[in-house]
Amino acid sequence: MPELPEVEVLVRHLRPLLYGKVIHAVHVSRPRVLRPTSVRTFTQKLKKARFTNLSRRGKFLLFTLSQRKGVETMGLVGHLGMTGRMYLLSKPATLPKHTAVSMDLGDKQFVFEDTRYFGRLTLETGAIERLGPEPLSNEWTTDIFAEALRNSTQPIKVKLLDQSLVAGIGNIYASEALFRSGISPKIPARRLGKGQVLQLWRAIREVLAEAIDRGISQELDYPGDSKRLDGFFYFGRSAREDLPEPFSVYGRLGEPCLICGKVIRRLIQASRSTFYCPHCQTAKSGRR
DNA sequence: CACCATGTTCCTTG
DNA sequence: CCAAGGAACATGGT
Repeated sequence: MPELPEVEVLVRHLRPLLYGKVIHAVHVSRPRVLRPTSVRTFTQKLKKARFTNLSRRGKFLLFTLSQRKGVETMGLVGHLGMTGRMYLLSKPATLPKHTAVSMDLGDKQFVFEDTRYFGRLTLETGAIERLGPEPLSNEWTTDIFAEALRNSTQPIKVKLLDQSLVAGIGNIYASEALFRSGISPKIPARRLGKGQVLQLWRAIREVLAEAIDRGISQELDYPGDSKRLDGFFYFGRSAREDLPEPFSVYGRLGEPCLICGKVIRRLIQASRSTFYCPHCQTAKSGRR
């Protein structure tokens, strides 16, 4: 589920639901997701704490809680990894097989489910500090983007996945933004011309903003247990036949390019798939 | 059995 | 010190 848009939509969904709720009990069935926090510390700190806010930074969720007695504030950091979900269930609830952590909130049960357990829910907040700027904020300018690409010999696609460069782009939206800006994923980052940097900067913002809009305008199945919605959480092709295809190139290997009709290709970069149109996305560098 | 999967972190190499 | 590449983590779908 999780790149910046998916996390943003989830945060907007959960924030009002969690606001003011008190944690009565904590159950950790997979201590690995707390890393490096211990189960004992985690449980002891969260028990009787109250949710006061929820925000997003890159692909991370940032929960704010107030301690049981007093005004002290505590940060709890969440990450969905590749397969994580977070949602509330009405009690009494049957927890899914891959529940990593659950919390008793009185009338509701908070569930962090994660099939592959790559996700996290932790009191350790260090990861947040290593993140680059938010791509949808005014802090992230074309100049900052250009400067960050200037000295890198890595292919631009690989560079976009670097969370210290700009936070929140993942494998799907990296391919989508490069397609939209007509740039080959193989070009070394420092070879991008001024015009290409500007187009890519704009494409990243558009692609992310549009995905958020899609997410908030669709009915979603957060726990993935609704027959009617077919488990549809966010993207995932063919999950819903009634919805239009959300991606131009991602996952479209062998299908025709929506612009020129040539076949979409896949290439492996840094052990991950990149999808692109060989005709629309030129390998040529622009003017610098 | 093969290959694929929305991510991050750690280790090695240069 | 840094950049870059690869493995590890873990479970499932096709």
